Amino acid sequence: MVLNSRDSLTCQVRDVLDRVGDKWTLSVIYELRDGSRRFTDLKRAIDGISQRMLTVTVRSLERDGLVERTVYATVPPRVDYRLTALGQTLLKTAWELIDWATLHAAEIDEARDRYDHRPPTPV
Amino acid sequence: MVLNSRDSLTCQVRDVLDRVGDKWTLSVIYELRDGSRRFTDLKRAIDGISQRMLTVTVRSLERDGLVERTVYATVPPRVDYRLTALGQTLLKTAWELIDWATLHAAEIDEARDRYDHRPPTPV
DNA sequence: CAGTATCCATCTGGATACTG
DNA sequence: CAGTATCCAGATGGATACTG
Repeated sequence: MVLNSRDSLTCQVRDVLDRVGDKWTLSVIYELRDGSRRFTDLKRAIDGISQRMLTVTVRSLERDGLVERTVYATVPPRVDYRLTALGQTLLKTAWELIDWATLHAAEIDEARDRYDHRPPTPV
Repeated sequence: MVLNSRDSLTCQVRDVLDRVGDKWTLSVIYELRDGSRRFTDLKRAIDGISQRMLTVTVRSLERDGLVERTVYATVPPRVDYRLTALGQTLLKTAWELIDWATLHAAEIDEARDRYDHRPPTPV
């Protein structure tokens, strides 16, 4: 999405939507819904995520103030992540969109089938 | 976002979020908020979009049943796009997220500034 | 355990030229 | 006017190896 003045939207909105739209952000936020979790715990919970991408994703979320990172000076090291109050409001809002997607997934699939089975050039 | 059984989400949700998260979809849907518009009209309204990406975006939206495309057999050709009922519900839902982004943009900016100006390794 | 560093394949999308 | 076709640069993210 691009945001110009005629859209009555700002560039910052583009930033936020890029974040929410990326491959792993919502999964991470979702997994933190009930409280804090450790790095490896998150990695196990999110199917298919690489160590690199989990690091990249939680760092971005931390930078944006959506997730708080707590390091314990133990051996072996322990790092906990949890949602900030702001992160919790994002989870709540994004969930509306996930609900929409879930509710209309079948309808969209049917539309795609119809589109893909249309005659090549009707007229 | 990746969606496995433990996430209680389906793969179809990933599809939908990929669509909403892409660069132009929400801009196009937003520009169709008040009714039908022509191809070139949309292109002018959406700052920075290329002809190719407008075509790609409206085709995908049409395929998903979110936008309806009407071709008039005139010379020069005229093609109108408008939101379907389904597309209108998506606009409404996505708008909540845009509201969130707008509301918290400043807060996120401040968090980023704090993060970027932290001492390198506090210990 | 919780990372970082590096390399690389794929995907996205921009620029440009052409057309019914 | 409303596309399509082609090419290509940059971003995204996966695999792997290494480390405090």
